[in-house]
Amino acid sequence: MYSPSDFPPFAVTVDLVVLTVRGDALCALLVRRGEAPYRGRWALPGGFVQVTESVDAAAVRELAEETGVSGLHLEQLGTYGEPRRDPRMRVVSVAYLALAPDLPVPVAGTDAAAASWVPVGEASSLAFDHARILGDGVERARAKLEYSALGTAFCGPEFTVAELRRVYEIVWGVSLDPRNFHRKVTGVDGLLVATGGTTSRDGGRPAALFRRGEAEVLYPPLVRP
Amino acid sequence: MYSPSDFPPFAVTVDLVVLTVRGDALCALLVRRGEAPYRGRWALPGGFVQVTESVDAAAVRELAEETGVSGLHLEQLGTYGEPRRDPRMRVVSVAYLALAPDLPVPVAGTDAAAASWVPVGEASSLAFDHARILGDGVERARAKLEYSALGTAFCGPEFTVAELRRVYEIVWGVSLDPRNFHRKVTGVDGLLVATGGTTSRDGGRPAALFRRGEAEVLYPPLVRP
DNA sequence: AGGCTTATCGTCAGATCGACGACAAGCCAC
DNA sequence: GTGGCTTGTCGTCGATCTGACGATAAGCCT
Repeated sequence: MYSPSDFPPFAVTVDLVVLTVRGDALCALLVRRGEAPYRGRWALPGGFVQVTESVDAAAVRELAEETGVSGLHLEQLGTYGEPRRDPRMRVVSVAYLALAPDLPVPVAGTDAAAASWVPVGEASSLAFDHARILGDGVERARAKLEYSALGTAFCGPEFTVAELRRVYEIVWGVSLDPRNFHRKVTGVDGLLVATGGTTSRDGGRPAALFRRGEAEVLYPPLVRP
Repeated sequence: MYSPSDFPPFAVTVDLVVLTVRGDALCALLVRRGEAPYRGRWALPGGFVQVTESVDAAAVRELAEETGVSGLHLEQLGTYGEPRRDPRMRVVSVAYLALAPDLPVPVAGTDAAAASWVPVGEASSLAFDHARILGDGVERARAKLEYSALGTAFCGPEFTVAELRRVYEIVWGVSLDPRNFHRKVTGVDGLLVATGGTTSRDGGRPAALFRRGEAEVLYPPLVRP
């Protein structure tokens, strides 16, 4: 057992589903492939896991290499291991989900020809099985907004209740009553911390500014209509 | 890129967290290791992924080989890829969760010295990082009972409301009001289908028998107290 | 028959939810 | 500056849901 001839050779990669809210759309960070196969196609950023690093660490490293950002919340989405998902060899890929505030346009990474934010509705015909992975990531993000405080990860360090509501509306694709949303979100204890400041960057009456609180779990949850 | 010398050699395995309710305890299916390292220790069942099969298929195959059962709901739990989790070589393991009804004592599998159901509270000092994987599996199972119909997977094909309640009580480690539980569980539409039969196997007034319904998601959910 | 068990239905007060009215507080056009 | 427009925040109301718990049903055992 466990001698090199006993197990088949696998390559292990990480793929990153990095989502943000830009304009009116939920967008994913995609890179355009510079090499065959699927040359010229959009793909999720990612890369090989090194021998010396954990799989989680590889995800953090690839995220930094391809987007230049760090400190985002990263969580495992799932592992994709169909035998033919990469036509060249057997690759098992661990997918991660990250939610980011609206970042400047990403720089093209080391391996990628170009990187950019693409609305998830327009992200079709991705390389490999990345369309499925992206779909799973979007669905996971939608579900997580219900019972976790991760919606605030889409916002900047200080944000208003309306900005948070816009995140929910865009990710879920619904419209929410501003008054009920305000009541519920300010009622969850530990979710929001008032900074004392206000802003009127969206016009109308100035809105109070908040920071994320300590809460990770929303109780009671915000349920999708 | 992608030539054999470009990527480090990984072995990919699957590990199975198979849970059941036996007697008064939530139990996990464990095997006693017959080989070094961790010889004699309890470990999760599992094994290598073959080149020709998907990772999911490997989980199904290993489950059948080690427990003799099939048809269980299997879901990915997570992937564990710390560099030193196996002292001999780099192994990335994809963990799966399965919930089973109270099965006959499992036969020892092909690779295992012995297999048996062990209460999760007594499952300490497992091989590798299996204690952590088991813990994650138990926590996932507890959470899934809240909003999915998977609690019925712990029961036989026909069961009473009280048997389902006992599952919830044992998995969550709490006691639930029989009357409120009955109201809620029979109120979720599509969860239970009355077979028309009754049983008095637990003494007292005969209880109505049910089968699982079509519902996968519980709405409204059953929240932990 | 009476007592024990468990199953199932009902009641009631408090919490929660969605729909929506009302008012606050800025900006802008005139 | 005043009236209108925008957006933010607080309140109200009826419907619904929840948890605590009483009451009854329907079997078994002695």
